[in-house]
Amino acid sequence: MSAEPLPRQVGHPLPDELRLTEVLHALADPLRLSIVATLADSGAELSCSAFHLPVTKSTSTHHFRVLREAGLVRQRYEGTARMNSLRREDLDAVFPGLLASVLASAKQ
Amino acid sequence: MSAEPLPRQVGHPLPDELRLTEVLHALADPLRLSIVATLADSGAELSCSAFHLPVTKSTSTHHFRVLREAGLVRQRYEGTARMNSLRREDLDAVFPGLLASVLASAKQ
DNA sequence: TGGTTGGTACGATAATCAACGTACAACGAT
DNA sequence: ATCGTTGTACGTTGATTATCGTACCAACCA
Repeated sequence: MSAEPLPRQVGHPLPDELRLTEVLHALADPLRLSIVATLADSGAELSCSAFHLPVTKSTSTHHFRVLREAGLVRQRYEGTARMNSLRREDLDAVFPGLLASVLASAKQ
Repeated sequence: MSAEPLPRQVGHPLPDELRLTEVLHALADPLRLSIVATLADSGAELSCSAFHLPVTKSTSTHHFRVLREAGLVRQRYEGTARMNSLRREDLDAVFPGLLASVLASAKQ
């Protein structure tokens, strides 16, 4: 018997916990790279379902978790939806210029 | 900047064949990232054995092949040694700023 | 000629990973 | 209360990967 309902929340790495190889690995997947590029283009929070990814829901959950655990995206709940946003400031602070060059390279 | 064609006999991708996700995947391994960083620091050709990697020869061969097939390093034979050099110009032309930001991020 | 050096080829193994389906949970609306 | 929406948890499968050992090859040297 649980006393109180635990708030739904997930672990985000702090800026000083970001690992370059983990970030690169997260970006080294076409689907995840497209997610990051879409977030960067929109500049806003987007729900997982807003991406219309060509995979099932469970696979989508997997990819968003990889991105979150690498520190690339921030996630928070809004109703039933999970809103995703790019951690651009944190990434720019720790890995200056990295995100910009990756996004520029992905654009062509 | 000679227009000399790359030696194709060992399977080097041409500049327009470079794939961003493949490059990121090649860099998303600590050992391979250290190889690239060492090559960038030295600015010269280095034999495989010059890196003193904490893996066996066959594993070393594997990692250098991944780097070559992703287009990150150029390899040529010199006697029994295989000399490796960074394809910095090619990478900068196709993915401007990418290598620089990765190397800068890897340095700290 | 034979040994040493530097690297490759091949095969094996254990780990990781992307993808799926099913079941379920949280929330909002009916 | 039930239903639809949205996403998670769990277990599985097939592919890829990092690692190794052994055997081998090609070039140089004594």
